[in-house]
Amino acid sequence: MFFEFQPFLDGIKFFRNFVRCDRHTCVVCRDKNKPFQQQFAFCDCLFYRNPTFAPRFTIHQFTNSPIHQQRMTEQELLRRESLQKLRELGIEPYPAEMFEVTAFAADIVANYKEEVLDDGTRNRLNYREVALAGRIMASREAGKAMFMNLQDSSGRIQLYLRRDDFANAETGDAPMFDTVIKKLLDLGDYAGVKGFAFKTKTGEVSVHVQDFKFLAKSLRPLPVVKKDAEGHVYDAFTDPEQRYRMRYVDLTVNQEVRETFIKRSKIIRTIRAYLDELGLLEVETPILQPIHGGAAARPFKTHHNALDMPLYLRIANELYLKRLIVGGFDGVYELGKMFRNEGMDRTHNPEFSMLEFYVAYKDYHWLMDVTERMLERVARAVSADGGSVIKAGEHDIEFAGPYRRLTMFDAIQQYTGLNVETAGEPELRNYCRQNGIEIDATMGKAKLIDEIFGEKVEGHLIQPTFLIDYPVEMSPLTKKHRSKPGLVERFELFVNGKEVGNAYSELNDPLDQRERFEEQLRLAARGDEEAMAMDEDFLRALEYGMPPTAGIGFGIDRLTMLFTGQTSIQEVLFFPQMRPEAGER
RNA sequence: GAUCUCGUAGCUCAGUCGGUAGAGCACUUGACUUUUAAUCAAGGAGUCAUGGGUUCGAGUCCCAUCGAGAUCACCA
Repeated sequence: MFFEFQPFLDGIKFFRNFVRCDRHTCVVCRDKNKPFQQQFAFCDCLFYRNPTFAPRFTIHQFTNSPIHQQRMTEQELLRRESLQKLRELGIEPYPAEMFEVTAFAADIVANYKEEVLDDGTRNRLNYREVALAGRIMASREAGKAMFMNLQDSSGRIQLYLRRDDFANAETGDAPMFDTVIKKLLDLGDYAGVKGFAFKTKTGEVSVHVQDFKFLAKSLRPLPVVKKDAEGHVYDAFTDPEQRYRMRYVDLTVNQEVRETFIKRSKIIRTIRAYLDELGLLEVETPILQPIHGGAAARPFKTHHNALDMPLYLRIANELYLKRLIVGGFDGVYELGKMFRNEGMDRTHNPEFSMLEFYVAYKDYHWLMDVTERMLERVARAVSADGGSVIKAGEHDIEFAGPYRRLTMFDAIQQYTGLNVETAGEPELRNYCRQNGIEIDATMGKAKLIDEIFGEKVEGHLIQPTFLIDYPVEMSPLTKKHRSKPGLVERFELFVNGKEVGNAYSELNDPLDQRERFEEQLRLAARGDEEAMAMDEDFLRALEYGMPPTAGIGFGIDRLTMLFTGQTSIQEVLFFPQMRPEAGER
């Protein structure tokens, strides 16, 4: 016999392994000598503790289905119990009707006013009738009174409840207070409360609750993060894996995480407003593309069944936006997701957000001016004081223009003393070898320059810096420099040692563009998986004629990291890509 | 992809030389009608990531796997 009935009837405590079957809460007594499938569960739903509810046993044979193997903790079981008990008492834990909210926690805390009258009583001047809704995040019982913290989207406010307010005038019974609120309410439950604002003896603005309503029961315990008077945080929910996998918990419990994402939204809104003011048209272009172009990266590949053809998730939208310029729009922009099938790390997520905009009859100098104005505006929108300075680690970064403009060759000269313009390839190779920069035989002069730059210069560019005039080999879509042979009219913007934007005067010479594509094809033939594919339709568009155009792309996620002081891209994406959890595969 | 570090209660973490699994908060029961990291008393809660191995005995040592983080590589 591997289980006995009597201890089960006496109480749950004899059993340690709880599982959930598809319909009920179960208790299973496991016999480790038998295979899992042969172990049995008792299933009587939620009232095994209450003697008035005769256990309704069903004995289930286990299957291996994952749902059978989901074990519940004691606290989860108790919450299911209180859910069931609420229903028994005629209280719906998940009501359907609206709860009309008339006030927010932060507003009451900030704006509540009262006056002290001559006789010492207090006269409440506002918030005399409020209804607010949110999660109950803390609760402190003090005899026949109770304090809670309610958290809504604006912040937290203390609630004060008195047994007297819920007592029956004749009988003195207060089941709503004694049983429902005191026993069946759990931390994390959503509640709607009605009452009035007041100040407690200790001066905290609170809501005296006269009416309490369950809006949604929470069946899992939230991490309880506490803060003391000095601001020390206890038991913070910090494990990055859990925070990213369960962002809803992270957002509930960690207020500063919410702030980061509110800032992200503000950054995007500010950019959009600025570009709209410039008169650009916001557009949407295909995410599913038959030819992935516009950048050097490996794509995600998928398949369209009806057309029976491969499609790629876009790695860039550049070629489509230029087609729109060909079509006669003076300026277009798109804010959207790009997808690159590459490694993941602190600054790379497989899907990420880009802003690209293209404006006809402009060049890259104009783009630099626009960039300065746009970023200054974003900085002022997100900084605490409305100023243009943003703190990034130990650096104060000034976003008000003009930014330093430095040619790539000058930058390298300045930080290494190397004159790459006059230096030959062997000299550059020597330099790399002496400075521990990894190179291989296939690298041409342009690639070597890029390596030296990345290794020796990039990290020094803390204040916003436009790095201009790149070698032509690295930029297959960029117009040749108006006066410097071998270079293109391109800049990248570096801030805090990282690239945040990439821009150029667009190549609009269709014959030159065809040659550049052909060069890319040669790279692809040599095994370069990131080389661009020939896009005949794009060339056809250019042949119809594209006006001189300036175009720029910004990594919105990295921009957000910069403006929110985050060092990991995962902190600025609600749901960063993760490997599947155990059991999800 | 490589290397290092980590995975113990719902959360944050201890766990000595290999010898019965620990704390605070959370939870349960009780007391308290202005508390606030509420307090006081008592109690319960664990597949020590997973699977193997060594051993009389493994949270601890070894191997593999899974997941996470950091560094590097890759990456316009």
